[in-house]
Amino acid sequence: MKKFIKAKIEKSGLRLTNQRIKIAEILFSGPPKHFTAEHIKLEVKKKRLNISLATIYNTLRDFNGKSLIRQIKLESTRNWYDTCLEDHHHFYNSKTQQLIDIKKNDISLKKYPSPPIGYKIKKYDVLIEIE
Amino acid sequence: MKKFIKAKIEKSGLRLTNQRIKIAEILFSGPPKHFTAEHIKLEVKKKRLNISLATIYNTLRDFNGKSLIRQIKLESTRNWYDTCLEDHHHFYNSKTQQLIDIKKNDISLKKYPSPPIGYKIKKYDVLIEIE
DNA sequence: AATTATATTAGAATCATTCTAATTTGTACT
DNA sequence: AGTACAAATTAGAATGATTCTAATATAATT
Repeated sequence: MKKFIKAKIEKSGLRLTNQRIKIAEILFSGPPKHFTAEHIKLEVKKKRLNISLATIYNTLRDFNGKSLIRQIKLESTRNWYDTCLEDHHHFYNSKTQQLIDIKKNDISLKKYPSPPIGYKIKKYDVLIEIE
Repeated sequence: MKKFIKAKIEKSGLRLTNQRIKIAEILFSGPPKHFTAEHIKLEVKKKRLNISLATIYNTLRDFNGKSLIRQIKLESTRNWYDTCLEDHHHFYNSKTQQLIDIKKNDISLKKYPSPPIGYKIKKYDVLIEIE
């Protein structure tokens, strides 16, 4: 049980440690999540997992680096992450910091502007502010 | 000369102070700019303007609050601002933090997804990552 | 010119995050 | 299974960006 979570970590090339497994369980059990380090800290505390704050930060950085999660671009002072890697976009309420997914196919660009010479487009994110 | 700059501040409802005028001159003389507080700090220093760091931060916050400038949503730990208020988007190179404007008409959405009930769309930002 | 609300300031405080260097753990190889 | 070694974890210090504090200065109004 939860074997797919271990597999996820191993496949990424990261070592399988207890802390990473516990954090991955928080992230990948249940529905896709938008979160910050603070959310994980609280969840870790609630489950009495005794994982240090440094490890939470390290793990999120590493998971992001290996694309197990991805960062969301906001004007927040905190790093927000998303467990959902599929191509998609977000509604964003800056008052409440609430984020809501928008499916890839619910948005698409009429045309792509050409990137500056020598560069290519990696991906694009659409953030729709709501109020 | 630079009368339009004073008018801009007054129209916003903010008091016309020396520091705000000097900062506004940095921001609004010359072409549109993408910048952080750090950039303004350097410019202030170069011009020997003796404006405190707190005032730089306060002024950018206030100008943003009154929509003289706007924030750009990135995964950076710093607050980036844009002097250009027109509806437009950005190319972004996360390696170098370089930002390049994309004109409004070079991008548009095929369709707008409906916002959650009770909300309405304020604006949308497209950020295209290049590499 | 006097009043009063607002802005500026230096420096302290805060918040999120990263770093340091000591300790522990996972993995590979006998 | 035991050993070796690289990699991960940790507490706490350090950092970097930003905000706060509370004393002083300034702008706008009477």
